Amino acid sequence: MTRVLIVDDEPQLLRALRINLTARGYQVVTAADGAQTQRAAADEHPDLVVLDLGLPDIDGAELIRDLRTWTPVPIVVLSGRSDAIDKVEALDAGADDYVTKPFSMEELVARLRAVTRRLGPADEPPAVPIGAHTVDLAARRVYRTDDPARTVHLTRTEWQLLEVLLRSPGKLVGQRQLLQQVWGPTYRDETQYLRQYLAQLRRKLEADPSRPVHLITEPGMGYRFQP
Amino acid sequence: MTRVLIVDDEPQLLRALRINLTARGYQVVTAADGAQTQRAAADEHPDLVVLDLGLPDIDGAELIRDLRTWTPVPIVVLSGRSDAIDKVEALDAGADDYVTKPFSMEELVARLRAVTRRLGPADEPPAVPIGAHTVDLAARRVYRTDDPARTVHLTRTEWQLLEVLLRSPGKLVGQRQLLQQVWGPTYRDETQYLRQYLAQLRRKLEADPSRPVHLITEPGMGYRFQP
DNA sequence: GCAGTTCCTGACGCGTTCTTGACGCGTACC
DNA sequence: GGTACGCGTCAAGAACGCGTCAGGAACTGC
Repeated sequence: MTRVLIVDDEPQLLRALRINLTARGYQVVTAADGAQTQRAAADEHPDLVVLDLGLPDIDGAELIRDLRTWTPVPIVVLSGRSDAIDKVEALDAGADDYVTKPFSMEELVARLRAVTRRLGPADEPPAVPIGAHTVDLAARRVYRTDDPARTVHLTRTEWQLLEVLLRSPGKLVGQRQLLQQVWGPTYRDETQYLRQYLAQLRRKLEADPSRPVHLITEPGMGYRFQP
Repeated sequence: MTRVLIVDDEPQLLRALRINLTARGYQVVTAADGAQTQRAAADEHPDLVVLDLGLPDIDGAELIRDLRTWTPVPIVVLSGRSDAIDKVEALDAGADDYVTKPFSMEELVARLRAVTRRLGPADEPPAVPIGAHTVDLAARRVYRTDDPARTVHLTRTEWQLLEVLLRSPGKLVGQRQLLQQVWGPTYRDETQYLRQYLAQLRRKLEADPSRPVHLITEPGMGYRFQP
């Protein structure tokens, strides 16, 4: 099921979108301003963002650029303004489509289908082995590979952190990106959180936590999950 | 350069689009009906198709569906009809965007940039070979070309320096530019940093560090990455 | 309201990385 | 042939970032 994040500061339009998209089989989460959007985009990892411009706390194009620094999620903009300059700014900031109000709901969902179609099989690895354990992202479960009955418990923060790393196997994930996606946009410089929780993940997953082979530190840059 | 196939049966609009897109750096090929479109899409391998609905020989949605059976090339539809039903049909047939006439040229090219951006990263050179090693900029990883399991570790400063050089393959990069981009505006004259770190990069990447063939010094000017 | 867990925050030691200085060599220019 | 400049190399101290521990705050379920 496609999970869509709807961002709008008008409650009635938010309500109308929620009802219509839910009826069409989308799973809906909502946000009403820029801060909530950042938060929700990080916490809920939506497959799609529907963004109404004209939020109270931040410029729309600014918000799009900010999101684009750390997530490639498709963004469809809703706006009452039909000037070419507004469209160009939003699209060049990183939006994938721009729909002007008033719009037909049929057209909107057709455009949502069009932008999500490109992502195609966005399937994620169902179970990743790390050392003696296996991480099942979908089931939110970690168990010993040799004895699936024995599980390891991870806290919410540990899960979020691990998930971001596992989504880019072998690739370096920057400190700011990790902090942004796990703790939110206001924690981008709190690198001690990363040290803290990476150490915990290593204690729970690595065979020798003091000599990690899967959760690698790249000093000054970030961390890397090595399959 | 992006190669775009423009499909339109009105010569004047075709001409206007050709002029405008050529001026913006696109390479333009054209077609005037469905049959020409099929052939041109096959022969010219466009990166992008701009398709005007209302062709003489075939229904637009039909043509899109036909193209989609064998090519994933992005398709942006132009149309005089603004009914939701038309948009839905074209988008669901496989179009990536739908622009109604009259439209601003600025908006059109912004939308072209948006749809090509999605495909862009696919054909970017993610891995650059240097001697016996391969540099993967996206993953921030250097490994031996013959044995990807064996990696070479680069520090943050080394990465920043190497990245600047690799972004301009074959071109000379001035000392000041390097210092500026890696260490910041206040270090423009600290050329000993360059000597220091270039030597380290050569030790880690070049087969014979004392006789570099990829990281070349241009005395008095700067350095050059030779692929 | 209570107990247990989870999260936040500060401090400290250690290893790596960065910075800085000095020296020899080759080349270009005088 | 001499000299000055720029480059490569080596070596050292300084600075930074990381892992770790520990205590208190906030949250959760009962």
